[in-house]
Amino acid sequence: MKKAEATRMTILQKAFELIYVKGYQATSVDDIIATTQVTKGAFYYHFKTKDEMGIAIINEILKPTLTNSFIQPLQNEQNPLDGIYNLMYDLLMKNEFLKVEYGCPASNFTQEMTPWNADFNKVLNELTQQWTEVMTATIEKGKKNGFIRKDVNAKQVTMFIMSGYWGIRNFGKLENSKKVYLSYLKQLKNYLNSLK
Amino acid sequence: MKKAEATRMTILQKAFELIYVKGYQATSVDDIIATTQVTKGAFYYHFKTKDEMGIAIINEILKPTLTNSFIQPLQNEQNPLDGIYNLMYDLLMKNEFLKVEYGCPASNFTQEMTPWNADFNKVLNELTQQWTEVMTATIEKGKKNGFIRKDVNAKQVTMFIMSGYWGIRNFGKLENSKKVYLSYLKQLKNYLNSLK
DNA sequence: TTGCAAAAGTACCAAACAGTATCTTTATGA
DNA sequence: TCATAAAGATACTGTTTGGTACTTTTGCAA
Repeated sequence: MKKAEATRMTILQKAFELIYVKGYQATSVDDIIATTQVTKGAFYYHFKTKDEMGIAIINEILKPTLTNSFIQPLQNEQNPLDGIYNLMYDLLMKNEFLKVEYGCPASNFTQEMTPWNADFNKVLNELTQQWTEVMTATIEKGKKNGFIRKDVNAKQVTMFIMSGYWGIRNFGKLENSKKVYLSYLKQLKNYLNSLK
Repeated sequence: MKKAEATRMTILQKAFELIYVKGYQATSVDDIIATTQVTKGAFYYHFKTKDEMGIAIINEILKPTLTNSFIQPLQNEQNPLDGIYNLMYDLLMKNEFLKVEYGCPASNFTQEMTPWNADFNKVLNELTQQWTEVMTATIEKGKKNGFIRKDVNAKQVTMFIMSGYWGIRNFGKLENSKKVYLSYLKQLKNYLNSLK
């Protein structure tokens, strides 16, 4: 039961990489088995359909990864405004798992799958929910600790920041340059300061 | 020479609608000719390839439409901050051409095509450039007229606002509700006020 | 009216697609 | 060690894909 689990993870890992680069629909099962060196029999032993694998990627690759890169950094810092800024800075400028030319995996999945696939919509919603809740909680904590004005609406601010993040990731794809990230970060800092 | 131009436009119009809903790659040429009632011979008489049609959609449908909905409203208003806010409000809440569940066509195209298709990248860049330049110019004018602080970086602000717009369009797809738009608009107003 | 190119219609192709049927190998628990 | 189920390999299927070859109809200038 050890090797089987390994091949399953290989499929998810490699398939994720292909999908991150080319998109879900443009990545065929044949592509995946070609780059993983896993045969079709093995693939369809582990996953009933391509979509089941897609859902598994979100649940087993994206969710844990996001938990590490998004949620933990936020919970560590005491000043939530610094925490949010540093998180964004690290995500955009330092993270080597995410490439500027390929955007944000969660955002890509959302844009591609959401309007016509209810299963994907559901898990992507859970994924986003997770992130939203933690950032909202961070802001609320900041209000109590005096770092943020009391009249600030935490949910609204969270949506605003996350939107900017998804959007600038898309602009990064278009320009294929991290320059646009710097513009976003500068203005994010201004915006965050206005919440003090 | 009149009827031919009409069928060409029918193809572009209907194909755009399909692509806006399903995405470019998920929309097949057979889909397009089925819904347009145009035969394959006619389709490939007007367009050498599917991609040539895709580029034509951006140039002949998206560009003129965006010129009307984005650029003109900005140039009319005298206070640029009001102009930008009203523009965003109209785009998100009133525009009946854009549907919350399908996001922003330009953003969708960018996310889907940009990393691996240089031709699409080029025209999408031009499209975005057009919008960026006008908004930047609006802000610069606002600085001269005293509506906006002199130390504000117009390009940065433009990128920040556009990112938020693209991002919130994506969140709208995910939640399938205009509620998230209201959060964005509220915080956009706060942000814009911080530029005074 | 007729000649001829523009425009549209029809039938087909090879490649790629997701998925299946069937067989063989590998691992593991009794 | 050996029976059995888990895991993987191979070859195939029916369908859809973008595109082509060829034919037919339409519109317009002379």
